[in-house]
Amino acid sequence: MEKSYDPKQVETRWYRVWSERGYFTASVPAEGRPYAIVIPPPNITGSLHMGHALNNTLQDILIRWRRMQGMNVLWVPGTDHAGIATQNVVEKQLLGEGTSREQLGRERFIKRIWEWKAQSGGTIIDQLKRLGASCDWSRLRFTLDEGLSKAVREVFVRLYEDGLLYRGERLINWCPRCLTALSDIEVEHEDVRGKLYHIFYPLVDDPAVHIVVATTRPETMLGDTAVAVHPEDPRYNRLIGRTVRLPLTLREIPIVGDPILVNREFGTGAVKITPAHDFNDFEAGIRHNLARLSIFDQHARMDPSGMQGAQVDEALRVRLAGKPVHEARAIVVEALDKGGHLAKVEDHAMALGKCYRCKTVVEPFLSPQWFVKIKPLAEPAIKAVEEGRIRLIPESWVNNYLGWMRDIKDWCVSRQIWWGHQIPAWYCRHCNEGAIIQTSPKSYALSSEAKPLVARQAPSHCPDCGHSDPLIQDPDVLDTWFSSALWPFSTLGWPDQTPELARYYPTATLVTGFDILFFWVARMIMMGLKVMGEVPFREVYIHALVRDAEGQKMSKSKGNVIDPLTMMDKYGTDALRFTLASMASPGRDIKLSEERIEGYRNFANKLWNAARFILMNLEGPRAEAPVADRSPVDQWITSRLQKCIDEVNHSLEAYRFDEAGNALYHFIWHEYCDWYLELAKTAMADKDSREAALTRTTLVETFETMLRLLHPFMPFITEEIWQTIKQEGAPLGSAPPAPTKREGAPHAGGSIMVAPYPTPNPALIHDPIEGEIKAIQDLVTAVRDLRGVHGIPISRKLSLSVRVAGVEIHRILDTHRRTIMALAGLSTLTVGKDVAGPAEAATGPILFPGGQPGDLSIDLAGLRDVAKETSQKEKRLKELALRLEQTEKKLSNPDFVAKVPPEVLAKTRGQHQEFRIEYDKLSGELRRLREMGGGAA
RNA sequence: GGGCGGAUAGCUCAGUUGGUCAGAGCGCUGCCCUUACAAGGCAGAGGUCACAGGUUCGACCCCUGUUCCGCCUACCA
Repeated sequence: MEKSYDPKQVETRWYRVWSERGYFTASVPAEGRPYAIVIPPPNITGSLHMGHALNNTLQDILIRWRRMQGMNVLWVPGTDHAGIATQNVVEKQLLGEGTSREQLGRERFIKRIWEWKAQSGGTIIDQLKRLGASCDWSRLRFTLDEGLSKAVREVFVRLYEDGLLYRGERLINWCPRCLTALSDIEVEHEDVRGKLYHIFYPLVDDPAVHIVVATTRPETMLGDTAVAVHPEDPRYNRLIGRTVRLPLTLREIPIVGDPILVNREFGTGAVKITPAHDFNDFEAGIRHNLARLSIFDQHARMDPSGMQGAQVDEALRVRLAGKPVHEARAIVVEALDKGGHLAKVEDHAMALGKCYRCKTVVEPFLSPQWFVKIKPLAEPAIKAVEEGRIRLIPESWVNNYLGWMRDIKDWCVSRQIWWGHQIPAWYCRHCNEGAIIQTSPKSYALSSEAKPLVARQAPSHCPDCGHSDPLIQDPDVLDTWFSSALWPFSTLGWPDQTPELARYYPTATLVTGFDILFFWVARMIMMGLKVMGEVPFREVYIHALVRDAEGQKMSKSKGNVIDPLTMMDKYGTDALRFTLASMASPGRDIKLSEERIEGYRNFANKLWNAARFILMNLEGPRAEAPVADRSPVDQWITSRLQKCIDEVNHSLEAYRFDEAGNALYHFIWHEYCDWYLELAKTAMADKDSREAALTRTTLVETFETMLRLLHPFMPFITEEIWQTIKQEGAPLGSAPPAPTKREGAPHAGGSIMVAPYPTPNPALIHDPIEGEIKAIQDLVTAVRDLRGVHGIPISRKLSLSVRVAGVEIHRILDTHRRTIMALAGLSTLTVGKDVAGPAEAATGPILFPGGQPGDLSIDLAGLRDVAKETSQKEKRLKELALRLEQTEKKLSNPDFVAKVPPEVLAKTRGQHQEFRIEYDKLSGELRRLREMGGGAA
C-alpha cells in the first residue's frame, strides 16, 4: 500500500465494479422491507453544484445504510426537462448561430432541444456517478419521456374531469423576456427604491374640484377604469358615484367605494383602479364590473391598439407607441407635469417582481391561461402533515408549510413556451370560429372564449359538430413542476399498475432543499394524495443551502463558487461527502470552506494509514476467544465501538448526519488510532504471545466493523481497504451478528456495499473497563503534560513514582505497567502506598473509578537531569551574549560599516541575526528549566 | 407589514427534555521526523455563551424586551 491515500484510481475502479455486479439494481421480489427514495431530478441543463452534491450525498448515505441493513432498497434517478431553463439555454445557442426559435419553428426547435439533450443531458448523471451515488440507473427517468408524458396526460384529464382544472382569462405574472406566464412562486421579489406619484383627477362636472390619487406606476394610469375611495372616508365618500376625467385621455371614469382595496391611511386615501395591470385592481374590477384595458403588449411595451382602446390622447399615443415600461413612465410623468396634473412625487420603498429564471421584471398581464383549482387539493395535503402521515424534518418547517398551504392560490399551469408537455386540449375550428386566431401558417392563438376538448389522445373528430377536420391542439405547455409533482409515482410506472408501484409506493424518504418545498414537495403531496389516494413519502428531510465561507449564496457572478468536481479531484470524493454530511446540521445553512474538506481528506488518509499499520502487524499467530476473555484493552475498544455503532445508527435514524459523522470521526481518529493502536503496539510487542494473537484478532475485528460503519459516508476508501485486507489473506475476524440475512438478495456478498451494517451488541459494553482505561489515559496524559510544560522530549526517559491509596487502583496500574511506561516514556515506574514523592510535582487530580483526589502523586525523578542541562545551557548563553555584543559593536562602528566590503558586512549582519535568534530561544528554555528546577532538585 | 431562523473560542459551528460539558474542527503556541500516518504525534492557550430584565435552589438552554444579521412571505396603490 502506498504511504498516502490516492482517491483517483480507487474511485472509478470501484464504481465500475459495483455497477457491473448489479449492486445498484433493485429487485422487486427480493426480501426485506422496501425502502425507496426518488431523487429530486436535477435539470438537464445543470452541472453538479454543491447543492446537488449535498443533496445526493445525504440520499446515498441513507440508501447505502438501508441497503446494508438488508432492506429492499430502490433509489430512482432521473432528470427534469426544466421547461423555461432549457428553452433559454438552447435559444441562446440559436442566437449565437444567428437564428431563433421563431425562425426554426416549433417542431424543429423541439427536435433541436432533444438533440441538445442527447449530447449534454447526461453530464449531470455522470457527475452523480462520480459522487458515488448508488442509484438504480436501470430505472433512469426523464420528466419528458414517454411513460411520464402518459402520466401527465392522464392526471391532466382526471383533474379536468373532476372540475379541478379550468381555462380562463386572468391577470397572471408574465415574463416579457421568456414570453410566458409564471406561477406566483416563480416570481422573486426584490426591494427597490421607487417613487409615489400624486396625480390630480378633476371632477367632470366641476373641474375646479379634483381628487388626488397616489400611484407607484403612473404609466398604467392610461388604463384606469375607475378611482376608488374608502366608503367611510369623510373626505371622499360624498364623491362616490360621480366621475372624474382621466388626464391624458378622452375618458371619464367613475369614483367607486371599495373598503377592501383602499387603505385610508396610505397615500392620499384615493387609489386608481387599473384592472388589466394590477392584481388588486383586477379583483376590484370584478367587484365593480369594470372594463379591463390592456395598454401593454406581451413584451411589456406600450401597445398602440391598446392605447387606442383606452382613448389615449393622440399625440401622446404616438410618442408612447412601442416604448418599454420605464421609458413610458418618464413620458407619462412629463406629460402629466406639463398638463399640471402632477401634484407631487415622493420616495417610496417597494418590491419589484422578477422572473426566477431570467431576472427580468415581471409584468401583470391579462391573458387566457389554465389553472388548477388548488384548495380541494391542498386540504388533504394539509391534513396529511397535521396528522403526521408525512413527517417534515426538521419540524420547524411544518408551520411554514401549513401557512403556505392554507393561503394557497390557484396554480397557473400553462406556459407559453414550446419545450414541455403540450396541454392535452384540442379545439374544433368550426365550433370556435373567431376564438382561434391564426398568427402564422402553423401557429394559432386562442382567445379566452375558445372551448377546449380535453382528452388523453388527439380526438379524430369534434364530438359537438361531428366535423372530422383535424382539431387544433392548445399551443401552451405545462409548468415544469406539473410533471415533477407526479414524480414519486410516475417514475414507478403509473398509470400502469406495476409491481414497482405496489412494492415501493409510498416511498420512504424525500431528501430535498427548502428552496423547492413549495415548488415541488407541496405539489407532490397534493398530487400523490389526489391521484394515488396515498401520501407520496412518509418523511421529508429538508436540508439547508450550501453557501460560501462568508455565508453568501454561491453564484458564478460573485465568483465564490466552490465546485464539487474540483474538490473531488483535489481531495477525493469521500472527503467531500464526509464534509457535507458532517456539516449538515438541521436548520442551518452550510458555510463551506475548502479547509474543511482538506481536514476530512486528512481523515481519509488517517484511516488509510491505520490500514497499513494493521497489514504490517498481521504476521504472527491469531487466536479466537470471546471478547470477555481478552485483555482489558481489547474489551475497552470493543465496548467503545458498540457505543459508536449505537450512536451512528441512532443519529441516522434521526437524520443527524452531522452527529453520525462526528461520532465516526472521533471514534476512528481519537480512540481507535490515537489510543487503541498505541496500546496494541505494546500488547503485540511479543509477537508470538497469546496476548498478541488475541490483540490481532481484536485489531482487525474492530477495524473491519469500523469500515462497514463508515461505508455509507466514505464508500470508496472503505471498499478499497476492505478488499485489500481480504486480499492480504487476513480473515476479517468473526463478523458481528448480521441484522438481516442477505438471502434472496439479487447479489451475493463480496463487497462492503452489501455487507451487513453493524448493530450494537449491548453485552459487549463494559463500563468498568472503560473507566479503567480512562484512568490509564489520564495518567499518561498527566505525564505528557508535564513533559510539555517543561519541554522534555519523549526520547528522554523519565522515572515515575505513583502513590496510591486504593487497592483497586494499585491493581490497575500494575496490570498496565508496561503500557503506561511505553506511552509515557518511562524508564521506571514505582507504584505503592508509601512511595515517596513531593506532592507539588503532581498534576491535577486524576480520578479513578471510586477513587479520591490525592490518591495519586507523581514524582518525575528524571527532572533531576534538568540541573545538568541548565548549567550547560547557561554556559552556552554566556558565550552567545559575548559574541552578540561583539558583532553589535562592529555594526555600530561607522568606520567598519563604511570601509569593509559589502559581502563581509552582510555576513556579519547575518551572524548577528543568528546569534540573536539562538540567544532568545535559549534564554526561553532556560527560564522554563529554572522554573521546574526547584521542584525536582 | 407579517413569519421563521441565527447571535457560543480568532474562524466555521455542535450543545440532546434547564443541574461534570462550556465542546469539536480549522487556525494559533510549544515540543517531537517515537519503524501506520509531518495530510502526522504529544501537549497548551483562547469564551461575562449578543445586550437588559425575569422565572428557578440553579439558565447557553425557559419567559419578556432591545440591538444586529440572514431568509421566507405580503396587494398597502
